[in-house]
Amino acid sequence: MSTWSAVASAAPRDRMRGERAERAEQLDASGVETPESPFGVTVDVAVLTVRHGQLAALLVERKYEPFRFRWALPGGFVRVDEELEDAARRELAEETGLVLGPKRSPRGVPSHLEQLRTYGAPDRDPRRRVVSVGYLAMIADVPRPEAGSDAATARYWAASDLCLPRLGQRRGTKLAFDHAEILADAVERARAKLEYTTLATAFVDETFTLGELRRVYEVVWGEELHEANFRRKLLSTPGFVEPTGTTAPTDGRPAQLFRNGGATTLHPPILRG
Amino acid sequence: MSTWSAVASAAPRDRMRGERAERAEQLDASGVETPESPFGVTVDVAVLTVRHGQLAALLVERKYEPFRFRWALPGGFVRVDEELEDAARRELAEETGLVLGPKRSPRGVPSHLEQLRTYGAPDRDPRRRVVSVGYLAMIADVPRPEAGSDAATARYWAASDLCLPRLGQRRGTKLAFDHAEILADAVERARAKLEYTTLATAFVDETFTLGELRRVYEVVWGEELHEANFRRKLLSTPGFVEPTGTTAPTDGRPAQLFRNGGATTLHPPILRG
DNA sequence: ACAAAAGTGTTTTGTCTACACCCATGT
DNA sequence: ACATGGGTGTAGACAAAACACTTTTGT
Repeated sequence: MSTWSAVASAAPRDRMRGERAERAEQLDASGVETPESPFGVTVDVAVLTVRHGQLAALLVERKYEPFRFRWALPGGFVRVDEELEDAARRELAEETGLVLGPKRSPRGVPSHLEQLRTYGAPDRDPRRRVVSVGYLAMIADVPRPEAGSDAATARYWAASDLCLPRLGQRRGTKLAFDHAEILADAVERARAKLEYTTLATAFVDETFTLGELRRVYEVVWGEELHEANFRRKLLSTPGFVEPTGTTAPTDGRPAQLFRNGGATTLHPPILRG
Repeated sequence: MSTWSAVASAAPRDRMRGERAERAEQLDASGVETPESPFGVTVDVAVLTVRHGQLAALLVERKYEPFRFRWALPGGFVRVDEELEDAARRELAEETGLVLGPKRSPRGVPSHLEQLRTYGAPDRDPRRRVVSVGYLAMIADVPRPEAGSDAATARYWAASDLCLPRLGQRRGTKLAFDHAEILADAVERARAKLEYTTLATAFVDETFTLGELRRVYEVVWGEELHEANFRRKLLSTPGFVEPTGTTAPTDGRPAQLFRNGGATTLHPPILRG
């Protein structure tokens, strides 16, 4: 088949690669001294939340070149003995003061962190080769810490104000590096995950009304949902939500409060238009 | 809220980090001389195909320590000026002779390559810190090149013979490094993607019968599908498959041949049990 | 009384499932 | 003739969408 077509010509060429390639192969898949070494490895965290009826992302203003004064995702270098996810949590805390809950608490704290994908275009940093592991965090809209924080330059931006590029495109905006692309991927991932997981609950408080949860879906997806059917769908999905027995006041009739049930994935998913 | 709880104590501590941290911050998100530099960056490719009625993965036998004589995913170091995906294609071609088709041909060659996720546990390589970007390739079951290839040690393994770990687990098998974990993630991703994309066509030839496509689903998911309903579902999904007008002989009545339509994602998805 | 949002009932509409059956070929 | 897989028809189960309506609060 065509997939194998280049084999005949590739094999002889490979054999002529010479000694340098031979030596690199001995060290393959993690050699000690290779010419391919001078990589920087960073993490960048796209923190999404729902604020004031809009999907929003947490950004920090850069203090130094390149992209000085431009807005960027919180992130930075991974330490040599550090797990990637730990690096993401640490950088997020250092640059924004935001400390995410533990990895997996029994009932699920209203915060979620997952790996998005890795961005490694050779020219994504103007100075040297840096490969960045992108992370997506979804958190409830909790008030920012007022004072005493070292994260004075961190703030939320409405996703719609950032002119994010379409999927797969590189062309940026006001954001530093390729962070607009990362953020666009994060938004797309979040949209998709609401369909087949219970992660919408990461965007609300530990207890919440079904109205609040529905508004999360509406804001993230940008479309209205039928209230009555949404309610039925959620209540009929085992483990999605669990009543607390308490109620919360609203502009109308008080609403029952729920918390996250044990479920994480949805079979079948909730479908959007 | 609790998510912000550690802020009050974290802020003063951060201020006491001293000059070293300050300097690292100046170089943040891609500094030139940091102590965090000595990372290796590799790619590892999990090539999946359907052979002899089984889901199979393409592995290579390691020639050198560590994990000498153990089976591993094809992969290796990313070059300094190389795109990650290009590195994946190059290493795959070098180590197995398999040359994947172009990124996006109009009708879609029967091969698919996508980033899986990045594996960066500090101890995943016994020698030094190596971060590996995992890739998933899905290809049709084309015959291996016979001779003249430098990939004498490459062969397919049935996924069921590899004792892959459950999702999220680290514990390995006969495979080198954490490659069993990567492969398990690859299989899980492939299973999921058959539900909401047209990627099943990546596992078959450029033209195929609906029976062949159905057997792909059955093998990957490990469950039987109702033939008649499968047919209706596919034909009613616009752009999934497109008749070629030709037929292929079978053990019974000859079957119509189809090719991939333009569609890539499925709304609504095909659901498995 | 009215607005506003929560919550329930019911009808309609479509889609998934299962079973029955016909079609076209090789032996 | 019959085995084998391709392909079509159709009735029932089930879930989603749409509409109407009741409930409980604040003003």
